Amino acid sequence: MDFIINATLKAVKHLYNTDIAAGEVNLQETRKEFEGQVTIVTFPFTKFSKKSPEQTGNEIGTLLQKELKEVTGFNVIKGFLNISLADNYWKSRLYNEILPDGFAVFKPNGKKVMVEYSSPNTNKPLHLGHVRNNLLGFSVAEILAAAGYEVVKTNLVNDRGIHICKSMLAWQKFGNGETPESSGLKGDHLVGKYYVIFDKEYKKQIEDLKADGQTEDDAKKNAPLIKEAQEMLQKWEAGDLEVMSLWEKMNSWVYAGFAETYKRLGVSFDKFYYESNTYLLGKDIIEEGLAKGVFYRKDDNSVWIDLTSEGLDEKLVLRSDGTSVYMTQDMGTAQLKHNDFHIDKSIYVVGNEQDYHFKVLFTILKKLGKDGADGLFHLSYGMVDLPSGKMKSREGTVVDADDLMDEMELTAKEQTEAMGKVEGFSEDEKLHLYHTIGMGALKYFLLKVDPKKRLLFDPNESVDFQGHTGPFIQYTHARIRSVLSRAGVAGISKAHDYAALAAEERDLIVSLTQFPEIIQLAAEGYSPAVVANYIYELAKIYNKFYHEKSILQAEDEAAKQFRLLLSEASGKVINKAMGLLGIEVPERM
RNA sequence: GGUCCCAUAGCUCAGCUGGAUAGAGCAACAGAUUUCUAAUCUGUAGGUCAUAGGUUCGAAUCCUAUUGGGAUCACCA
Repeated sequence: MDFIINATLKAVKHLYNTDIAAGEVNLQETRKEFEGQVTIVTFPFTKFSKKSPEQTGNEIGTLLQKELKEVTGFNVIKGFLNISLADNYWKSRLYNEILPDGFAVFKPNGKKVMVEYSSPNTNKPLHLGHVRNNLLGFSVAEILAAAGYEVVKTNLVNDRGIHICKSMLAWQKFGNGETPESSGLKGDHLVGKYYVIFDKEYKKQIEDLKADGQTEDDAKKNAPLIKEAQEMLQKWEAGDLEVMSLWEKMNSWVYAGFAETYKRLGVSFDKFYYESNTYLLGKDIIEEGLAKGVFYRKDDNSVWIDLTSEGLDEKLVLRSDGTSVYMTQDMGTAQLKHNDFHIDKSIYVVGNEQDYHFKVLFTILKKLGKDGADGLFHLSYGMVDLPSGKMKSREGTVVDADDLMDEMELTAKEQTEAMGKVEGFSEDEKLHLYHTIGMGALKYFLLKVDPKKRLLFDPNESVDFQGHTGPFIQYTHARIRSVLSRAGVAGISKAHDYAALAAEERDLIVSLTQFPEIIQLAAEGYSPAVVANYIYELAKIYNKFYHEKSILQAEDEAAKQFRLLLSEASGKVINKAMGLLGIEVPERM
């Protein structure tokens, strides 16, 4: 649409002898109720045209129509100049831009970006909150790659710490040697079971101590179980062989379980970092910061940074005993990532409960003048809440990721069978279809909302398969593929002789041309929701077209060929756009 | 208490850097299939964009205050 902007600049110069920047031309899609496809908002021009918005619009419109062969007409309503573009213009965009292979493919921009996501604890299985994180991270990585970035997907696994010792200790005390093999439980679920058992036993002990007259706080500190867990952590840090081997054994169970869940979710990583390797990092940065005067040391030997001038607090960056805190290791890990990959941008997909932490972390790294500090971004997403409130692993009030996927696939199966749509499918094809549809519904449900917003999930209300949903879009794709396969591979040729465009056809082309901008917009905003909402609009427009216009029984051969091409283009864009969300589209459903 | 985020139809959400009469889906109601897949399409109904001020030719969008909800402020991660 640059040619319209440029012509508008010229028109403004010619008519009103005023130079304006391209950004001052407010171009938007014309609303459905008006004639035309693009609209220029002319209110701002009245400042220098010294004329009414209507008159200004008419003058510019007249000139544009005279100068541009693509402009076939215009109308003015208040400060809105609605422009109609020639059918040939839209057809040529379909033929020359959308249908060729390079459509919506961005050239590499030479920048490298890291997306860290998932980053689970190894003491319990993944739940719905993790699912949102994983889908977001994976999709954002796909979108950035589509926008021309080189992308490195990383997973920083929190594999050490007191919470893991809790699971280990409970297993040691109450597990009787239970293994995934002996119990048939998935490894991460088995370990999570003992995390819950620990909490239950711990609470019992607290109650007992309180009955003996201790305060709640004292009881929490003095309960034998928590003391044992802390001892275990110390042994771990000291490299105690027995503890290490238990730790390795239980972690390996968890990793096997996670691998299964990741595979089913369709997410993947290029690089894993483990906190057991990174938790000691960052101490050299402390020295560096002290030397630069960014940090200061208190009398008790602890190291701090004063961020009160930035509206933040004083923050501890190293304990008085010289050990690392969360902030210390995150500084170190940021450095490590940069050394390993020389990245231009680094995205952290982490929930918004850690907004403050990342604000502080990024401020510190900037103050230290670290390379890449300007490219840090916290993709802060809202928590997933249940009607009953927040999910809590310890209390078992979570929607488990594996259970949820089971349910989605089951629902997909029931719906599909009820509609009798699996004739001629093999058993494998059926299973694959149920997976595709079930996951499509779940992924779309989670990705269509703005990442920043918190999400309410009611386990009692099943995820929809109709309307603004993944299956709706998948269905649209299946319809398209069905028509194309009926037409036959050799059935499509270019139909330059197809004359006038129907409104439904033009709307579809207009929507298709927007895809590259959508990728750009989604990449800039790190928002899969932008893509999700776009595909929905596109699918709706296609369905309308499909309903109004006969394709295989078109009025003549030219119309048929043209509509087949339009369908092919729509199918491709839907497929690619859904791919950016990590959602598969079926050939039949 | 300090700081940050959020508030749009009964429910779930769109609404891009300010632009037309605020849009979808679900739920409700009424219709469309001898014709390419009805997981579709068409229509009806549903709104004081939390409230009050301000900036502007123009505010759901920007600013201020208030109300309500959430998060965070550990020598936890």
